[in-house]
Parts: sequence; structure tokens; C-alpha cells
Amino acid sequence: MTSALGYALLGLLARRPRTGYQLAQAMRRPIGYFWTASHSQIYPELARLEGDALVRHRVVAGPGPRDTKRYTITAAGKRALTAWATTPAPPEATRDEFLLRLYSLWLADPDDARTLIAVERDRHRAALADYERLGAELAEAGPVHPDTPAFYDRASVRRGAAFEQHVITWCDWLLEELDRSEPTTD
Amino acid sequence: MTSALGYALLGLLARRPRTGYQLAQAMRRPIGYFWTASHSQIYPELARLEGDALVRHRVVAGPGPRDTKRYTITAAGKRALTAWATTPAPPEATRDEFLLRLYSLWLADPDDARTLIAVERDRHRAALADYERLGAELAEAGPVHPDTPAFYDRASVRRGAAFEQHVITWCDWLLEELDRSEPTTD
DNA sequence: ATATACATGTAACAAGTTACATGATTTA
DNA sequence: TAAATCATGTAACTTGTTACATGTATAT
Repeated sequence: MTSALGYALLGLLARRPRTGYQLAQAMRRPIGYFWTASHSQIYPELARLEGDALVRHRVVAGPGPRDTKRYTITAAGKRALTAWATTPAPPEATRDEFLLRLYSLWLADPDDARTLIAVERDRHRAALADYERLGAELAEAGPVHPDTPAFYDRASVRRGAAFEQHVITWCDWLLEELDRSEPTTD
Repeated sequence: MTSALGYALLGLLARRPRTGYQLAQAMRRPIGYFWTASHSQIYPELARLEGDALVRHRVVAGPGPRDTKRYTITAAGKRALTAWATTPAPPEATRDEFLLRLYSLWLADPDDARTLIAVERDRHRAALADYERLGAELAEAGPVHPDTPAFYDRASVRRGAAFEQHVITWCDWLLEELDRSEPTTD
């Protein structure tokens, strides 16, 4: 009944209580995290979670000018989250707009194709740098145990970095392949 | 104005004319392809593409019992598709339900965590086997040029296989990490 | 007899994005 | 004085999924 977004919010609240605004901030950039949502989705979902007694809120004075609702996960919320986390996800369809463009790139001028692939590679280089910075920060704390968030945080950063690395390698390989069969017009 | 789905359909029709039914079949499994859609999305989208004069249809006798609409891409459709294919995609948010579950796995029993990760690994093993089979088929044709679909088909299969391989490696690494810090209760 | 392939559509619903709406405090 | 941060909500729209609807021919 609870959606993936609901479990994403529960996952954040299981680590520490937050306001809707703080949850929205945490879900803007999915670095070290793999889901995003905007505040317009988050506020109604929090109300639904509260209706199901998976979270509770208390009005507190925030750092800003107005009062804010501090949400906490309940024991029932933790149970529901744990049960969901250990259930294999239904197989998802791969949706990758870059690969979709690649599928029709045989129609294009090879120089335009090269530009597209180089832009993609540079994006993944930037993402890799982010993951490496994050990984370095997380590594400082020393060894961690699987019953702490840090254990899986490190694991997902490692996965992200490895993924970016492999895409960069593939982009470079593809650019070389293009040069091999269709040398640049420079 | 045209959606990603529209360009996915144009990409298929640029290779050869097809009926709505055939397009729906092609977009059920995204192997060597990276987008999916069901027929309920495809039929209205074809009507929209036809309204924009990017495709045309002719009623022909199908292999089945009833007449069928055979869609063809127009010159304008090819131009629009080529322009879109060479434009960098707006940065997409990563959405991965497995990683989302991993984010809360520190709450779970380590044996349940192991099971989840092993199931994930086995799925990627199966996907890798599919890519390898597909790659072997595509490799038979010998060298291909970047102005043919086969060039990028091979490239995307190579990317898919490399991705699956890296996820499998990561899953195995993570299972070892779990054993190292929390030996199995067998 | 029953299921699958062929073949095309609509309707209801769920999920996600962008825009609308309001308003105080702090920083540049 | 203009923008950013804090703070919470609603409305309109787009995209995608599941279910409804219909009907023939072939394979098991």
C-alpha cells in the first residue's frame, strides 16, 4: 500500500527525525541515495504515512521564521520499512534516454554523434568525482558494522563510482570505434 | 513537443515499417533497447505522431485474421528523430529501487540482507547471459559502419553486458563484506 | 475446451513534474 | 533592493500501468 516514495521517506526518518522541508532537501540530489522527489510530492505522502501510523509529527520552532513539523518514524513504521527493505524489488524496466538516443544515432553525422558521446562521458566524469569525494569522506570513519547506515552508504557509493567508471570507459571505447571506422573530418 | 516514447517509436520505424502491434511487441522487453511501453500508450502516441506528420499509415492485410495499420516514418519524422538523437538528454534522476531498499538494509537481519543481495546478483547474472547471447548473434555479421543500426546495437549490448558484469562483481564483494563483519549463522 | 497469437482501441488510476500561492528572515 | 533560505501546502498537467472491451484463427 505504501509507495516507493513512502519507503524513501521512512528510510530517511529511520536515520533521524526531520521536517518535510529537510526531507525535500535530502531528496533533491540523489548522491549516495537513489531516489528523488519534490516537496509537492513529499507533503501529501507524509500525511498518508501519518494516516497509516508509520510516522508521527510534533510542531517545533524551526531555524527559520515559522514553526515546523518535525516527523519521527514509529515502531510500526520501522517494522514496515524493514519488511519492505528485505523484499526483492519487482523487476524494473530499464529506461535510459541516452541509450534511446544512441539507438537512432546511425542516422546522424558522425561528428554530431562524437559530440553527444563526449558530453555524456564528461557528465559521468563529474558524477564519478562526486562519488569519489563522498567515498573519501565516508572512509574516514574506519570500519563499520552492517547494522549501521554507514555500512550500506559506503557500499552504494562504491557501486555508484564503479558504475560511472565503467560508463566512462565504454564512452572512450565507443569514441575510438568511431574514429577507427569514420576518421574525424579535421 | 514529441515525447521520449514518440522518439522510441520513430527509432523503431526508422529501421523498418511496423504495425502498432509489432511496435508494442518490440517495446515489451528492452534487451538491446532501453525503453518499454505497453500498447495502451503506443496506439494514442502513433495517432499524435501522425497528426504531426512524422509517420503515415496504410491499411494492409496482416498475418492475423484482421487488417492492420502499417506505419512508416516520413522524411519529416526522420529529420526530427535525427535532431533529437544528437541532442544531449536533460540530466535524469537515478531511480533504483534496489539501492533504495539497500539504504534501509542496516535495519534488517544480516541473513535477510544476504538473501536480498544474492537474489539481485542472480537476476543480473541472467541479464548478462541474455546480453552475451545477443552479443554473440550480432558479432556474426563482421565489421559494421556507424551509419548502420548494427554499429550502435553492438555498442549498447556491450554497455549492457559491462554493466551487468560490474553489478555482479559488486554484489559478490558486498556478500563477502557481510561475511567478514557478520559471519553467517550456519 | 483452452490458451495463445493476432489486432486495436478506451478508461481508470498511480506517480511524478511544474506552476501557483503565501510570507518572514537573512545575506549579498 | 534583490535573491536565497526557511516552510508548507494545492492545482494542473504529463507519463506510465492495469483493467476493460471486442473478436478471429490456430495450436495444444
